[in-house]
Amino acid sequence: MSPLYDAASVEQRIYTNWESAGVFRAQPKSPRRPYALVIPPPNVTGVLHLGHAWDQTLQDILARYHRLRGDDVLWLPGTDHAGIATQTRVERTLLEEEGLRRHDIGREAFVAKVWDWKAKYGDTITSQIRRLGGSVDWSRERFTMDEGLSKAVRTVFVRLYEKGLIYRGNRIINWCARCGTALSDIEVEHVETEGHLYYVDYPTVDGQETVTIATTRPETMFGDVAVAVHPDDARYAGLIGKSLRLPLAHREIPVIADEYVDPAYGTGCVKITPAHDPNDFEVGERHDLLQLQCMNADGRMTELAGDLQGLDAVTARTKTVESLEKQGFLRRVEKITHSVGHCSRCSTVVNPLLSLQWFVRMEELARPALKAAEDRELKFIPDRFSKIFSHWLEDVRDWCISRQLWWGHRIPAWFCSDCEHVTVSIESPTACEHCGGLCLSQDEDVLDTWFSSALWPFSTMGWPDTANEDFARYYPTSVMVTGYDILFFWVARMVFMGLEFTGTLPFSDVVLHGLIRDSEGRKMSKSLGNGINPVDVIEEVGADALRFTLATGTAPGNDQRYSIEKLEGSRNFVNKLWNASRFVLMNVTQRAEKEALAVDRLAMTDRWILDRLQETILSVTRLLDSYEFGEAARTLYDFAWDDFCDWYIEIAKIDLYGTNSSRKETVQSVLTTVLTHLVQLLHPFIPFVTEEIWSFIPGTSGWIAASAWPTGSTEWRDEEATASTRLLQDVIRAIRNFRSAQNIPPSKQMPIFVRVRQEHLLPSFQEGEGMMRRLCNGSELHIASQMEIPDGAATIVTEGADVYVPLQGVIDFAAERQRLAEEEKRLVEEITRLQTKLGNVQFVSRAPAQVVDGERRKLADYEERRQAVQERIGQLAKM
RNA sequence: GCGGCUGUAGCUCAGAGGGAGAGCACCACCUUGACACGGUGGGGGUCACAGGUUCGAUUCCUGUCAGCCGCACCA
Repeated sequence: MSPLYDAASVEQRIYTNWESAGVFRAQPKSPRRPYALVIPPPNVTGVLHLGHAWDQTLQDILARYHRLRGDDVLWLPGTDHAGIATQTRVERTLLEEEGLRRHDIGREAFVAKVWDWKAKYGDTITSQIRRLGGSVDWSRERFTMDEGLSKAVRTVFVRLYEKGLIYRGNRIINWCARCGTALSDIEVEHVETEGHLYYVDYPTVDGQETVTIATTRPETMFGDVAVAVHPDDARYAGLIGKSLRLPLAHREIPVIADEYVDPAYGTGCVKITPAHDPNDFEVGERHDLLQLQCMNADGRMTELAGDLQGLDAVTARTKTVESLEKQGFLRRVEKITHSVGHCSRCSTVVNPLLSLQWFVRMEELARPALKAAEDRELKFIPDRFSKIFSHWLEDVRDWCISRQLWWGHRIPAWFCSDCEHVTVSIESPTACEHCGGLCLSQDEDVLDTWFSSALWPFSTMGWPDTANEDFARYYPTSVMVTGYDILFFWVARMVFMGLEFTGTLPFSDVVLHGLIRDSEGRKMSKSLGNGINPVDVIEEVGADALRFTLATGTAPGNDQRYSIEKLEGSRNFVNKLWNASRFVLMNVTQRAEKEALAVDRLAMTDRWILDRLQETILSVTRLLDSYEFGEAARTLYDFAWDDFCDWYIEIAKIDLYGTNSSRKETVQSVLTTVLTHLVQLLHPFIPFVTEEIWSFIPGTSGWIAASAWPTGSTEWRDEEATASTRLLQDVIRAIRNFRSAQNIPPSKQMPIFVRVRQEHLLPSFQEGEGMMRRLCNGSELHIASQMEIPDGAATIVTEGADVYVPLQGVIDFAAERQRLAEEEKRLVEEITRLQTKLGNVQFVSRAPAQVVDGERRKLADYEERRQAVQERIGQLAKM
């Protein structure tokens, strides 16, 4: 074993071995309790970033923890076809490399190219998951466009259609001209943008009056079909029902009254363009207005725009404004900031567009999901996300699921050219179900990627075949771990789809974590160029260090910042553990003997470290059961570094290098026991180094990954040993502090006299003699409850004892008197505070007895100490 | 407009109804037979502000300020 742990030489070998040994394979036939989780599938042609690494780490902690707990764990991996993202990438490459657009080569050839692309880059993700140490069951890897999952998608589509929960309709959708497809509402990001409010005059037909409307998108006026005012707006009461002449377009449009209009905004007159605005669309429906489309799906003006036909929206706006101004219709222009929808994928401004699309009717599907959240059958960790979840579902609009793409699940609907009937079917129909006609053509569009992701927890397990072994055993899953940024996109949709199609929630617990930010707190993104590939980090410090950083940085639902410093801290911790293990293994050559751990053979400090271990086991177990990853990791860090390395190992050296072979054997056993349990407790967090250490520990066999989670022993609880050890630690720290303050070099030995103030503590202090001698570099140690204070000694008063360090010529008695006087002052302050508190009848009668007792003990201790200090001051005064 | 998060040491962040913690950074000392990716000791905080509840609030409640996020609307 090398003094520097070399992750690079260990990790890949271990992962390969785990995989070939089948350690991560689920065992559906096993009698053990199933524990299942499905991975949030990353984009198959993408690259994992640190956010994914965090997500994976948390899941792997749960998977490994439950495997150790004895559960039959299924952690199912896989990837998503990511419609728009993948198609866009392949399109870009096609253009760059061959100068072709997808329409040049046709649908079939293009889709074939995407599959090639997937084959080429699809294993980037899986190799990253391996490098991270993800204990997934590769034999069950899935892809959203696998045949089985595609069948699930078609089944769901057909059933929802038959139930009337999917419909095709002409509605306003969000159109991204760059992606060339419709988007759902949540794929639109609203960004505060500088813009203009144009005030335009619309004259009445009789030329008598003029109505001024305000608009931010003047180019849409070619699609105007009315101007609306509020029915109670006195200013315009006389206009309602009259006709206006639409400038530039030479059409007549009516003035109508509708409550939608806010009389206080703009002029109180709104142009109504049902084909290009969702609100106007609704007004149009209410008033039975035409839907005139002045802009096409390609983002260009239609023939309605006259001369402007064929122009894009931006140019059309400029020209429209110019014409209005030239012809005297433009009254004024006002600068405003307003929020404008942008495509969340490519940031292009999206246009509301009237379009024939497929929709999922949300109201009925949302209801049971809302109930599950309200009843807390669906639990969010942290809980505050329940409210956010419910709030969103409460007034969610119908979900536009059709996308004008080629890469994805093609919509299973066929149009008959004879009777125009739509046949919706799981299998491709050969004839129209209505008229039997043979001229069928399938809908060109594909489904929103999230439509298939929504089915992921059950489509991956064989559904709709509910008799499938995996589905029967592992569904519903146990927990979903993902980022809060896809709460609506994904979690909500899995919940309502799961409820609708399987009758149960797909998981009862949803653990939501935050986003990874860079060291300056900025979101990591491609455009900022601050994204990080976890594999690069792993090459540098190892997967364990990365995982431990991400785990300790986890606070429920909160974001975390990534920094090199944190990473180094984790690397150092891994190295510390490695070296502590080296130390133990260098000093223990044999398997730990059970007899050596018999309670009556244990010394105080042995009992102390076992008590601490037991407490750590219980805490970490409780914390992991409640998904408190960060606290669990920090608890282990503290135990390993402080208690085990800084104290126990140092104390153990006394007996390891000593002559008492029975003591030596016991200490070896304790060291081995603590180390063994420690690496098991740490294994979910840092699987590689713990597996490597495990292989060296005498008496272990098999994989640590397949071992049993420690439960410790109730016999290890020992409050007394712990209390005594703490007193000794206090004394040792006080002596070291004194040494340092007096500039006495650590190498200089010095005699130490310890007067134990309470008789009953004497045995503990006597037992701690060796420990004090070693850790304070004492030359000789005198421990008694009564003793003459040696000449020329400094006095250190600690909780259990007074310590005298006789150092003739070194101690400056004036300084010593002053130091003690300060100590007395501090003690008196404490005593006064506690006396006041304990003198308060309300406190004594109302505070819990335990608290009151604690304060009384503190007071007694301080008084004892003050007395000791005073005595010593008195003696020094006489000298 | 509605909802949420955050505000604690120089920095990054935990935490919890009973006189505040860690890591890093900083200062001093240490080649002690696991580790300098180490050890020992130290300095450093009105726990954003103001009220309230309580015997007791930094923790719970209300409000204010500051930073951030989500949702809705925006002619």
